[in-house]
Amino acid sequence: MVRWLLKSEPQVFSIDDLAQQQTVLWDGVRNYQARNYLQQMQPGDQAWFYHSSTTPPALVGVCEVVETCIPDPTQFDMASPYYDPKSSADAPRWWTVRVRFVHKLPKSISLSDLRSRLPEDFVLFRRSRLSVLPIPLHIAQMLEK
DNA sequence: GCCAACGTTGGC
DNA sequence: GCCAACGTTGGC
Repeated sequence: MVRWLLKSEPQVFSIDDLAQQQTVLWDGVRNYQARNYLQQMQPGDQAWFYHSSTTPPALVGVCEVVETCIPDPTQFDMASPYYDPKSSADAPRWWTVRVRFVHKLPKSISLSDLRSRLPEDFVLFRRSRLSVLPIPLHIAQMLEK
């Protein structure tokens, strides 16, 4: 089964917010490659939750994809910063998923820890701006040890 | 706050 | 289709 990594700035939405809300729509993604990964997700897939733009940036928890192929409602909402005038209800441009909190890591794994434990070609290091990314199984297994 | 990386936009 | 300008991300 594929594993994913979802980034969020904790000052905007943190793992504790997810723990409190339990289930959230992962809306607001406006990058085509990230969108394509969201479209590939399947119910039951696990995703690591990553805190970005904080000190230290770190993997902090695990969540689970519970619902897929959802048109991101914010693209139709003129009041939303994620409103996209080029999208329409007939042809939504942005799709997303719903995720459920699974658990916080007993000890978060900082980016520097990740750098020391994982191959330097791991996609998080190479494509640092991508907010949704796949984690190859062999990498996931290294993290689970 | 700085800046490198890099995605997007728009003129041509 | 190219590419310069510009905006955003995110680590430091």
